[in-house]
Amino acid sequence: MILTPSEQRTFKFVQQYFLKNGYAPTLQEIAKGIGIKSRGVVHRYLRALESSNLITILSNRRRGICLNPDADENASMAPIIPLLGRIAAGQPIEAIEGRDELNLADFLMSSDRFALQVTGNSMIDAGILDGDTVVIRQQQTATNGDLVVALIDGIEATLKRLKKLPDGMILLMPENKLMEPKVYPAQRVQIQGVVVGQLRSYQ
Amino acid sequence: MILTPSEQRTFKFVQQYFLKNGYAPTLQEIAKGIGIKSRGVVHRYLRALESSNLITILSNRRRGICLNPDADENASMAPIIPLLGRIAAGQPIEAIEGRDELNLADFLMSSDRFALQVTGNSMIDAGILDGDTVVIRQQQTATNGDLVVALIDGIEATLKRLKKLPDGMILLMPENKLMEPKVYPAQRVQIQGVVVGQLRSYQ
DNA sequence: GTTGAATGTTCTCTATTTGTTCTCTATCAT
DNA sequence: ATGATAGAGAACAAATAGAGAACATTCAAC
Repeated sequence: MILTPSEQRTFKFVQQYFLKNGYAPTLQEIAKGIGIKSRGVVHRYLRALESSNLITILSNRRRGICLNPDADENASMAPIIPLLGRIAAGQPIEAIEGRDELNLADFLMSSDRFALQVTGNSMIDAGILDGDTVVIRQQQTATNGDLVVALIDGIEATLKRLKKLPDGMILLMPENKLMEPKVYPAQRVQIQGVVVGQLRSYQ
Repeated sequence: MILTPSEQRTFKFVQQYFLKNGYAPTLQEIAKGIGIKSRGVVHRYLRALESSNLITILSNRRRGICLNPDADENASMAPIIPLLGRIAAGQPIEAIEGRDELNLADFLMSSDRFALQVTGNSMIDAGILDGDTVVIRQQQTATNGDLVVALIDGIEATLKRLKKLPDGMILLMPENKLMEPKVYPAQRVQIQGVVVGQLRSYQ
């Protein structure tokens, strides 16, 4: 079952409202939130969401909408997750103007990208931990300050921050206070790509 | 069956629209997208695509176009990037047995997930930096040690590590040596979800 | 309890969009 | 010429979004 645009808007609003307030919205609030006036219409959308197993409606209960945990996978095949807002310690969650979804295709997928799993702690101060996955855009050159995948002597691979020294040497800096940067002549270092994204799974 | 150039353009547009929005385009949107004006013509192209088994048309349904799963062109639509291996300082890149691609759908996408952008440095020791995006699975309960989004007094939202104390109190710990954990009575704290993923873009 | 306003539920109705099927032209390569 | 491909656009039927009325239920204040 595929959702119509209005149904998706409705679902997104309910999710967001729930996150912000800790309870479900009324039909009138939903109507206002998605820009229509009729509670009856909202109710119709909610029933469509219920039959798609996204929510459960408690009959006649005020604010009686429950979000279903882990509904069908088929809800949407687009690599999109709703971006509900910005969270900062001690503040209410704040909506982000003009951006309400995160499209993974935009920032991760493209034919010149690939992923690498990182082991070790050499980039820990840059927030890249052991086990994280980094997304690399393939390219032979990089600018100062980029995080790069570099191949040294054609064998050793490493993930470091790049610094080109004025004398033509190349400095590869780990982001870990406990480790030392190393300097190489340019011809020993081959840039394989630069880090454009990073992801981590907590499961 | 071979596709004419216009049919290919149509198919590509539908694929991309689907990827971006999670639902199919209308004939008018397709027409505009491929640079023509007639819905009738679009319909003709769609029927050609259907008889090539690339799509399925649900009669008279608005946005009733389904992409057929097994058409191999569709493979490129899945949110997959090649996973080349494991990188460790000072080692050649090592392939990971049995895994050569990273499917974002697996760990990020499901109807009960949403994203939040993090501001502030309270989770910096957990490798979550200012500006990162975290993916949350919506749920009301969490286990000790989970990273959770918690709503305090129904207003304040915060991202912290959860610890349930034996006396029924709840401890919310920031991952930052410079900040202090706080303790709340259970009824003031409402769990909104747990962090299941994290991503960062370096662009 | 009783009451009344707010809320959920079920309808009917309407205007608009959309899908569908036509016919008609135009271009182009063989 | 003759198909094959492109496109415009008219005409009709169906689906949909939305409004709103009417009734039922809940909930909080009294």
